[in-house]
This record gives sequence, structure tokens and C-alpha cells, in this order.
Amino acid sequence: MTASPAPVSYPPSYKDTLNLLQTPFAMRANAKVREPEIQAFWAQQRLYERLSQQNPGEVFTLHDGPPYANGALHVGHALNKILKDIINKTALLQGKRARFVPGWDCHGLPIELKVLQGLSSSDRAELTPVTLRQKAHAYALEQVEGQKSGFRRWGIWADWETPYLTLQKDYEAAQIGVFGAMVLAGHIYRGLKPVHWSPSSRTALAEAELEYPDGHTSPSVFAAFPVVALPEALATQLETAGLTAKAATGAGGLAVAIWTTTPWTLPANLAVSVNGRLDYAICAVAARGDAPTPAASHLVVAAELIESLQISLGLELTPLLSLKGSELEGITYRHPLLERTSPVVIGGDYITTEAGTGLVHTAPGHGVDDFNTGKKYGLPVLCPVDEAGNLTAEAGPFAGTNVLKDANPAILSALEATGLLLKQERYEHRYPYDWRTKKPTIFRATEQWFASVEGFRAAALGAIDEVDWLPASGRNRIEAMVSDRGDWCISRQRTWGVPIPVFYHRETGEVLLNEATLGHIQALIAEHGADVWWQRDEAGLLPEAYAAEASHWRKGSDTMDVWFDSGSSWAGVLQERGLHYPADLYLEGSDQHRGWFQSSLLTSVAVNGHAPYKRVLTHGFTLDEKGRKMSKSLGNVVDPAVLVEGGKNEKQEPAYGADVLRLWVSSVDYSADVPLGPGIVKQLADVYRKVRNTARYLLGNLHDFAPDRDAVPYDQLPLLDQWMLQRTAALIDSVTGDFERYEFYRFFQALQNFCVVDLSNVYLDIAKDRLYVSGADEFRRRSCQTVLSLVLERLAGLIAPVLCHMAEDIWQNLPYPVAETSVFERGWPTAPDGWRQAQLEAPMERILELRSLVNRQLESCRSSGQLGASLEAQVQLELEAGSTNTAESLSWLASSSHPSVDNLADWLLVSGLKEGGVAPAELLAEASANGITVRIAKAEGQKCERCWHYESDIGQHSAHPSLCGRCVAVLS
RNA sequence: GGGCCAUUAGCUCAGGUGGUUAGAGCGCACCCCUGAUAAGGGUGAGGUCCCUGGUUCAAGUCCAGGAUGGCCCA
Repeated sequence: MTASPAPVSYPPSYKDTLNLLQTPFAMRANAKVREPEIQAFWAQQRLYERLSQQNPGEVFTLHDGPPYANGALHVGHALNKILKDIINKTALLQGKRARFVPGWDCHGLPIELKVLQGLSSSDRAELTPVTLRQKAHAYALEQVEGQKSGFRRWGIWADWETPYLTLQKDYEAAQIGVFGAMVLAGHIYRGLKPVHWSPSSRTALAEAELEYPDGHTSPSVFAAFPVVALPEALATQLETAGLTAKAATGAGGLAVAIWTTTPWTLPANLAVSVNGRLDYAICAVAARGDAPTPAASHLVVAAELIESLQISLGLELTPLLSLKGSELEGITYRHPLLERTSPVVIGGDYITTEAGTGLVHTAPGHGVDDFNTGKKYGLPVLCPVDEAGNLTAEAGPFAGTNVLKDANPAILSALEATGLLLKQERYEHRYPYDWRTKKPTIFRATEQWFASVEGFRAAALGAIDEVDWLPASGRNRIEAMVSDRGDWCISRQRTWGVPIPVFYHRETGEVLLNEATLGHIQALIAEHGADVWWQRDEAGLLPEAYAAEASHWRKGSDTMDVWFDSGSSWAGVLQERGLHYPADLYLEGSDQHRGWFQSSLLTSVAVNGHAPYKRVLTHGFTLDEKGRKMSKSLGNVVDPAVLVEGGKNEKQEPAYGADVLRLWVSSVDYSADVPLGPGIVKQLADVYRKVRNTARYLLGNLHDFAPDRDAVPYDQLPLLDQWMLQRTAALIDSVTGDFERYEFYRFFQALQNFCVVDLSNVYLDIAKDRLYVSGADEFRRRSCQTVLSLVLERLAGLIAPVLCHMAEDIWQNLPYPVAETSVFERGWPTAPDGWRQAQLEAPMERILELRSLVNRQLESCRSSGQLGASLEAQVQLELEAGSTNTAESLSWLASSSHPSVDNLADWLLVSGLKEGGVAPAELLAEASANGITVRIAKAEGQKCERCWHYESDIGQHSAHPSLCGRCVAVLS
């Protein structure tokens, strides 16, 4: 250790004399803290409210499809709501009054079940409809609050204080209004439809209330239904094959073979269905071994099943005639147990040869397929089973037996007695049980309310045609669905919903549903909410004209399908709140072609004859990085809350912030399914940082710039700067188009390329010398700053719809005063026409190609250790034939009136440049391409300690012996 | 089983009406800088255009069939 420190000779440092960047805008976003601050700023400014109500432009209505008010937000919500927000923010920037009223779907089974599950069995026993509804109401509101705070954290702008909820009084009243209008237009009717029915609890059940325990067995039955009449063509074919029509239709003749696992439905049999496309065979029957001979000489079965049926039925089946299912249509058979005849009909593709005979026993009152097939053929819906599961008088001799107890044995033995029972055995299969009573359920036709789609199908298809569907395949999809669909069953046997406001006469069953009752109930609900339906008795619900006879009427207990709720939002929201109807845009996942797009369309067409939207945009679903569905078991779920706020261990799961989530939404082509996973998030975080750092660099170099004082007029800007503004104009133009077409991923790509290539790699790299080294007020520097500020203000605007927090953060950190408090008040970026100078592109491109050529040579010197920074080098160029374009570009550059900026050495970031002349003595590298020869040598002179250029005029000033002439001039 | 959709580099995306050696940015590897520094610059390596047939002088692109994945139905 030496006692007397030697006088430290500081390395000559002129760093303090440079104009380096200064800005409080940090490299890292600190999004977890900063984003909420920015959101608070917007709230305090009432920015969304002001712009959406006071903007000068037209009203723009993107109508929110209500998410279901249950459960945590997932990335699907993020994709949907952020897409909507990007569109709305773009519209606001473009001066439109884009009001966004967020909605929630609050009624329905999942919430009702959630409430029921949370109750003890004793509480459940005491539950009245009104208390159940109160609990469901409270639960839904709680869920809405949770989801709402999530949406707000993502930076979504909306009428958050006044959202629409399908449980609000005015909404419910509007919905009753839609229903009423459909009733009065004759589109609503009452009919039978099979539903899951639990005899043990005497109620209809939803799919979610069923369970399928292992080990259920049913009595499976093969039976023969004797044919009594044949269509002519078939009779002729049979004659030819050797079976006369008389023999076939006589006793013990031809029969159709069917199979069922629910013999108790046989009394309700009204048809036998076949698949028109399957092959069938008419077979001669002979007993095998000691099996009893059935009371039919011939059987119709699916050709493919003959072999297996011979074994299972123990019969010899000899094919006599092969034919298509469609040729069987029109056969008439006799019911084996009751005095009636029924037809053979064509069913659907649900009829297969996987089990049974290929011919299906059809009871429209006891199966959905049967019901649909019956509808097609105009068969009645026979349902000889009461609420308790007892067969009624319509079941003839079996009346009084119970379908889950003695009905099957009774029917089986009756069948056996006729000789038409071919076989019976136990059969194990999945069968639905009531999840609460743990008893089997049945399919049973019950009275339901329907919207008759048939009544307005043509109008609906016409309306579809008027709508702009994006992507275009959406049109096919919804068109196919609407043309195929059956009537819409709108009633549900549930409590948590909007009531079907109908009264039934206690004695006659007559329905009371007219303008007077509808209007009265609608008014009551508008005042008290739908609860009033359960709180009051009939006298309190009927209009005055019916008050006297209130005791004769019984109010209905059904509620409406929740699709009717959300499908009425055009009335409950758009019309109620003075927004555009039809809306300018609906935007949901592609599953909503079946859901909300369709239910909204049907109600709107039925009532007003047109679609509720002018344009429908759909997005796909969120998958993981391998294109698989996200699921807990695969462990590939991305939780948006963790992505935004960070996980438990912030090292492993950092808080990326809402802007990164938003950037993801912008980056993917959502017209198909979109991928998301940790690798993709990482990549987006990198892009986010690149954009942020680029903005930071622009901000940092403007710390002493005042546009009104320092800005250089466009005409006086160097070529390089004019080129940069041309690039900026090109970006604005393409991004404007990208947003108009909702192709945000193109914006994402363009933004990235602009920041990385045009700015970072080229313009800013060249700009460093201008900004740092030149005197603060020199033209060379002020012109560059002019460009930086012009670019920055526009860049902030372009990213604002997507990276809304970053854009605002930039705006708040602008080092000079601007007229607008927020970037969103500036409006959508535009470029003066003068900036669009496409003729600057070609020469610049040639020069950048030359730059690449030089860089390759510099790199080869670097890797051989001969060169470090490019300023250590000088370049000599020789242009020969074949390089005309480059030569022209160089003379374009040489003709610039600002050689202090527009010069090739600076653009190549080298210390010396010679065109032609004598080659430098000690060449480090040399290469030729396309008539251009590039030679690299060590730069001449010494390194200036301030600007780091190698210059030969160093040491000419005594005060600054290590500086070049240029730097000396700047310092003095 | 039916309807609709997707498949180009490790990732996100480009590749009008068929036409040189299929592109970009990121990521990755290596190098440089240390005056954008938890930054910045440079160079480079990455492709069975999902597969199989067909049309054509010529197919990532057109046609047919199939695979995988997704949504909606049954």
C-alpha cells in the first residue's frame, strides 16, 4: 500500500460534453404499478366518458355479447374483450363516439346449481323460489364484480358503472317485450317435446343434473312387428323374389325386426325408422335347434347385421332380397300389442348398425331423435306416461304399471304371448340418473313453449344475407344452422330466469297470453323485477280486466331459455340506451354462430324483420403452443391474471402487465384458433421491450427540444430525415388499413419491423453521432430531433389502441408541452402528404444493400480480430459496370444540400470513405459483388476522444490535444 | 358420423390471378461496443411449405383423398 497516492491521471473523458439522453421514462415498464396509475389518470380525466360522448364523429356501436356471470376470467375472455377494446379505442381515436356498454348473462342453470350446491340439505328443503332467486341474484352480482375488475385491469374502456345485466328490471322488461311481440306475431306456440324427466322427483332435468353410474342394465328386447301393407314397388320386387304380397302381409308373414332397451316405450310406438342410405335385407326365417319358431316367416334387418343376428337370435336368416332403406319407406305394420298400424319411415344418420337390427322403434314422446323424425312425418307426440312414471289409459292394457317397476315385465310377457318376441336379455349401458335422488330418469314428452322458426326462417335467411360476415365462412356456418334448425324450445323448468308470463285455466287448461296480460306483466317487471312473478299470486299479476276471475287462473312456472335472455339484448340495451340498432358490430367466438349470433338474429327478425347487427366478426379459440386445448390435466393453462400481475414466484412468473396480454391479442391471426403459452409470452415481452426502448430513446433525445423553437421545416430536412418520414408515413398508411380491416397481426408485424429495422438498425444508429456529438443547437442535431419528435408522437398514437398504457406513458413523458392532456385526445396519427416521397425508397434501398456488403466485410475483420468498432475502419469503394443503380444512388446522396448529414461515411458508421482513387495500402478485407468492390482498411489518423472518429486533425488545439477539429469547434 | 375452419423456419406472420434459389421480425449461435447498458450494433445457421395422388412445361399456390388439431352439431 502506498501512502501517497499518485496524482490520478483521469482518462481524458469528454462524456460530459456530449448531449446524451435524459428521460424519466424507464427501460422497464414496472407495469404492475404503472398501469394502474395510468388507468387512474384516465379515470380522473374521465377520458373514455368524454371521448365517447363528445367526440365530433358518428356514433359507433360495438355491442358486447354478455359473458356468463360465473367463474374466473380466462384467456378466452381476454381475447374477446381486448379485441373489442382495440376496435373501440381505434374508433375513439378516429373521432367516433364509440360507447361500449359491457354486459353479463346472469340467469340460468349453472348459477342456480352453484347456489343449490352451496346449501345444506336442510336449507335446500326450506328453499322457496323467491329465496333461491335472491341467492342466485346475489351470487351473480358478486361474480359480475369479480369479472369486471379483471376486465378493467386489462385497460378495457367501457360504461363500467352502468353495465347491462340480464337480471336488471329494465332488461327483463324489454325481454318480456320481445317475447310479447313474438307472441302477438303468432311465432310462439305450445307443444310437446321429450325432455329428461325424473319420475322420482317429478321434475324435468337438465343435462347437467344427470349422472351416468356404472353398471346400469336394461332389459334389451328384439321384437318383430308384422307387416300389413307394402308399397307397390316393394311388393313387385318381393313377388319376383318368390314371396307374394299376400303371404308377406298375412298372419305369420313378413315382419320388421326392431330392438329396444326401453320396452315400456313400446305402447308409445308410432313408427319404425330406417336409415335411407343403409343396406337392408329381407330374410327367410327358420328356427335353429330347439329355439321357438317366431310368428313371422320373414324379417327385415340391416344386411350388415344378418350374421350377428343369426347368432344372437338363434335363427337361420336366409337373405331373399337386398334393398336400400329408402325402399322400405311406406311399409305399414301392425303394433304387436295394441290395435293400431304405423308406418316405416326414414330417420336420420343416427340409425346405424352398431347395435340392434338397423331398424329403430320410434316413440316420438320418448326420444329426441324419435321426436324429430316424428315431426318430419307429422306423427303425433304420444306420451302415455304421467309425472310419476305410471302408464296412462293411452297405454291400453298396461295402464297403471310403472315404467321403472312393473311396466317392462308386463309388456315383455304380453309380447312373448304373441310370438313376436325374438329375444330378450340384460344389457349394460350408460343410462342417465337423477343426480339428487340417484334414481333412473326417462325421456318423457312434456308441454313446452316454442318459437316457430318455420314462421320466419325465410326472413332470417334474408337477414343473414344483408349482414357482413367476417371471416366470410361465418355466413355459411350460420346459414346452414338456421336453415336446418327446428323450432326453438324456449321454456325451461327452472326457477332462476325470466318467467314465461302465461296463465293456464285451472279447469280447462286454456292458455291466457294476450296483449293485455303481456303489457301488464311487462309493466310489473319493469317496476319490481321478474321476482314479482313468484312473489305475487294470480290476483296480483293479472290485469284489472281479469281480476274478478283470478282464482280460475294458475300462473305458469316455466322460465325462458337463457339464450332468449341474451338474444334480447338488442332490445334491452341497444334500443333502451339509444345506441345503434342494428349495431355496427358484434364480435364473439365462432361458437356463437350457434349461440348468441343466432338467438339475437331470430328474436330480432321475428320482431323487426331484420338482423340486430350490420357486421359480425368472429374469432377462434385459444389453444396452447402445440395447438391443443388448454386443460388443467395437461397443465398448459395460461392464467391471464398471473400473466398480468405475476405468479407466486415472480422470478418464474413475472408480472408482464396488461399491455403484453394486449400485444398478444394483436399479434395473432384470430380468424382461426390462436396459440398461447410461456414461449409465446416470452417472445411478446421481448417485442414489448423493444418498442418501449425505442420510444425511450426517442424521448431521451428530446430533453432539450422545443418544437416551436427548434423544429426544422420539412423542406429543409436532409434526405435521411425525409426518408425516415416517408417510412413513417408508409407505416401510418399501412397500419391505418390494418386496423380498418381488423388485421391487427399485420400492425404487430409492421410495428416490429419499423422499430427494429427502420429506427433501431438504421436511423437511430446513424443518428447517434448527430445527437450526441454535434452542438446542442446545431442544424445536424435539431433536424434529427425534429424527426424524432414527429415520429414519436405518431408512434404513440399508432400503438395506443393496443399498447394503451405504454402510449399514455410516452405521452406523459414528452419533454415539451403538447396541446392534448392524453394521447387519446390527439386523434389517429396522420402524415402530411409531403411526407409521402416514394422516390426516396429506391436509392435508400441500394445504399442499405451497400451497407450490408460493407458490414459483411467489417464483420470478417472483426472475427479475425483486426477490427472492433466500425469507426476504426475506413472504406474504399469502386463501382464498375453492373452497379449503375448504386452509382445513381450515391450521386443522389452526393447531391444533398446537407452533406453534414447525408454522407456515406456517417451512414456506414465508418471514419473514412473514398469512392474510387487509390486503394488503401494495408487492406484488411476486400470483396466484390454486382460490380461493387468494397475494401476495408484501418482508418487513418487518431481516435478523437470525444466523437471516437479517427481523424487526421487531432492535436491542433492546445486546450484539447486529443480532440478533432469538429469537436473543438463544438466545445468553443 | 355431419357442417365450418386451420396446418409455410423454434415462435408470430408474409407469400394477388400457378413462374428464378420460399421471405420478414423475433428467438438461437457467434462477434463487436460499453455514450440507449437488465440496453445498442453486426454476421450467421434454421424450411419434407401436414401427407398422398392428380392437372400442368411448371404447384407452397389449382383439384381429389387422407392425417392432425379446433369449434358447432349428432
